[in-house]
Amino acid sequence: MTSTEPRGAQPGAQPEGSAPTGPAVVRPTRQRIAVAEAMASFDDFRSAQEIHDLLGQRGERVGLATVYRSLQRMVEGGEVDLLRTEDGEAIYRRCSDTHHHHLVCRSCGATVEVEGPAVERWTRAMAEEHGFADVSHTLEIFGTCPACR
Amino acid sequence: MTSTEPRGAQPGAQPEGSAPTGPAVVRPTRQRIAVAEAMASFDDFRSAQEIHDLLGQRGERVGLATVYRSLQRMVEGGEVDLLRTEDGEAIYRRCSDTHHHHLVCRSCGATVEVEGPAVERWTRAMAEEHGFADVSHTLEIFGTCPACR
DNA sequence: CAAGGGAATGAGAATCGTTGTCAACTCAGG
DNA sequence: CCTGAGTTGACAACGATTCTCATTCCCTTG
Ligand SMILES: [Zn+2]
Ligand SMILES: [Zn+2]
Ligand SMILES: [Zn+2]
Ligand SMILES: [Zn+2]
Repeated sequence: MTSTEPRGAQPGAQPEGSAPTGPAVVRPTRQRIAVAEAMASFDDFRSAQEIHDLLGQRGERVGLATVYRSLQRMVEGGEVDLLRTEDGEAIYRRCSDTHHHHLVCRSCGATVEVEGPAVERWTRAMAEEHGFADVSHTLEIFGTCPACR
Repeated sequence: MTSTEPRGAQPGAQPEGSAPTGPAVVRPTRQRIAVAEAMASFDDFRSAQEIHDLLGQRGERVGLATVYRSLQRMVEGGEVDLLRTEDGEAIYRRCSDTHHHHLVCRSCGATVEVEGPAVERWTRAMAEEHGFADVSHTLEIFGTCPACR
């Protein structure tokens, strides 16, 4: 994962009430499976609309709203990473479940997951120094990849 | 500043230095001054609309589009920091002109500017390791401030 | 295996932040 | 006073994301 929430409203809707008869809270519908498979077919960050188009090309008819909804769940579930382009558009990418950050090519979108204790330590230290608790952070690196030069 | 995104690249088209008749490239209009003063009156991050409202409360009538335009210039000029809330909305805050990042309170919005060579070095190293050029980065830390606990 | 109910879907309307348009306006020179 | 580049503001236009709600689907029960 790459981030946590800044300020402002937050979903935070957690499936409360432990059900008596464990009901499948998330149904594996055709659409959700299609979105998951689409997400598995590329390695860069893409917008919801691009993913919707990709589904169309693959012959899967899935409503745009459903794509958004599926993506939201996957992000909440930590199966997908979400970040924002310079102009605020949300872009998604499937990713490993360990904490990490991204090195993204500004021109072609190529992505590399990066991680390291240095930054983690630094952010923790900064927060501690100022008495902040429940700390989280976002960090993305942008640049031009070797192939795009 | 928090990030260094080119986005189309717009090298400051500055007029040649020794100008016989120094042309004021940016006019200090009533509106721009009002926006600048408004920005100086608070310490947290606020949205363009909130800033527009603040102007109204102060008795300054400035068009919303003008507020957006002024803010844009101030961001380009490095006088103001821009970052995005979780839902992609742009929020602004006046800030020092040295490169730095933010430690933001999730609950009250209190902000602390932080900086250090550690992260800068780390991001540079990561980018270099993967052959990326023209590197820039964004890094924000969120948490709960001492006053909000 | 039929039935029932809640979850999920999709088409389109609705939001809403942000940008574009363009006529009116401001102001430094000439 | 005349002129033109820079500005402004009201409002239209945009585009991403969300909402609405009738319909469809999945899963559990009987
Ligand atoms: Zn590239
Ligand atoms: Zn981290
Ligand atoms: Zn606080
Ligand atoms: Zn930095």
